[in-house]
Amino acid sequence: MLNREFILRLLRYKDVLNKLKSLGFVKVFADNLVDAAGVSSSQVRKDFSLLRIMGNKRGGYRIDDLIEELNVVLGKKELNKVIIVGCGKIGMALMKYNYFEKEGIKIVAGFDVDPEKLTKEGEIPILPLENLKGYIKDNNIKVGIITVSETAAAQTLEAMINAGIKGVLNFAPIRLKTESSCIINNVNIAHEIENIIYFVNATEKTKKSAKA
Amino acid sequence: MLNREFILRLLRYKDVLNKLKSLGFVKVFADNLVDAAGVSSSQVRKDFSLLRIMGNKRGGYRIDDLIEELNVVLGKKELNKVIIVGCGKIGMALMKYNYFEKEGIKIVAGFDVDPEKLTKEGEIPILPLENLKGYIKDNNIKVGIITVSETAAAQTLEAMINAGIKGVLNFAPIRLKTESSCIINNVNIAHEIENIIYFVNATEKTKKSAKA
DNA sequence: TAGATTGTTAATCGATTAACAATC
DNA sequence: TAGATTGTTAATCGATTAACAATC
Repeated sequence: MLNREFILRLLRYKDVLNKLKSLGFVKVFADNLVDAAGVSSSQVRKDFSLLRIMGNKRGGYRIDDLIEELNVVLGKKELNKVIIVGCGKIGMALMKYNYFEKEGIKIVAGFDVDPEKLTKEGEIPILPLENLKGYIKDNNIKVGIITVSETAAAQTLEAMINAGIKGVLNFAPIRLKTESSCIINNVNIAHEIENIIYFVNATEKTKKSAKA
Repeated sequence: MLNREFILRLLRYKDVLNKLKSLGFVKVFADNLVDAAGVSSSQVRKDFSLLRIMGNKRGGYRIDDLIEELNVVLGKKELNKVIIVGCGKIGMALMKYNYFEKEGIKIVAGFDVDPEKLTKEGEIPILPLENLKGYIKDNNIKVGIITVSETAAAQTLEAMINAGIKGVLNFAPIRLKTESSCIINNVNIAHEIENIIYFVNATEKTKKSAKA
């Protein structure tokens, strides 16, 4: 099993390759991916080598082959159905996020405890939490997104795992974890901003001390 | 200058410590942070040691001291004012995201090219992009969030850097980079989900092959 | 052929972990 | 004192990079 950073690089390669393909390119050199994917050419070749993807010396790699191989590794055969639990502002924004389609992701349903929010009209139904387990079983859902409040996050995770979810992207501002085999990816938006603030301050300081 | 993962750990420590403090705790042991922050106790002690934060053998660390030191390192003296460029669904959701306040972050304005979206009413004004440079100068803004479309992202970044922005959190699904000293943090939501999908598939496969 | 690019090995780099002496 | 916890060093681990032979 490969690591997170490696997989994120593969996803970037895939996006760039699809763009190049749509522009009519047939072949690509490691160097062409360097800028667009933000990696070194050593790393591109190493990554492909690890996946047993072979290019031609002097001829580069065939884009179609690369895309196919990457899709196999990334497990992107069929459309990936995903649910969202917590239909607040961020949850609703993600339900309508139109970049998912291009990546083979489809948000198929939302879930919420608030009866006011429920609806079966519209493209994506919003259902009560009680329906979660049934829906997941009926539709063979593996992955869900948590966009509930900090206080509800832990119990929401528990309910999702209980209902059979195997992978979770958590946007609630609290680090979730589990003893079960469920994969959890915590994204803390505030921390991402604070992280930037730190580096902005740090570079300012080094500049000032360089001047002095 | 410290690295990204280190800073993210410090941010997690800070959140946990503030919670403990609000519960009335005065002291904390490295072990208390292990579960909540998702790190090893070795790492907690190592991290504090690197920051020259000293505890008492057998007595642990004083929570107040830790919080203060962390705030110094993280550069969190005053409220951090942040702008958002791109007032679509995700941008608007972030403008109203109420967890920022607790972290000392305030979204002070939105910017958009669409005249329909502009408003000076409401808590947070939405202004035309032409006002960006002036606003940033007048209000001493350093950090901005990009929530425009993929196609507009690169030119939006350019405009922001031009206007004096020093740090950017980018949610547009394209990797932004710059020759300038501006810090850029790319968050690709689709990739985060695809990353989970990979690991869910991978663990399923290893389980099946274990059975066979 | 000459030159460009791959594929792979070894070197480097850095972060995490383990271990344990110091000491409260 | 005995026991628990820190602080730090050294060992480990793993990922990235550099270098270069192979070869198209």
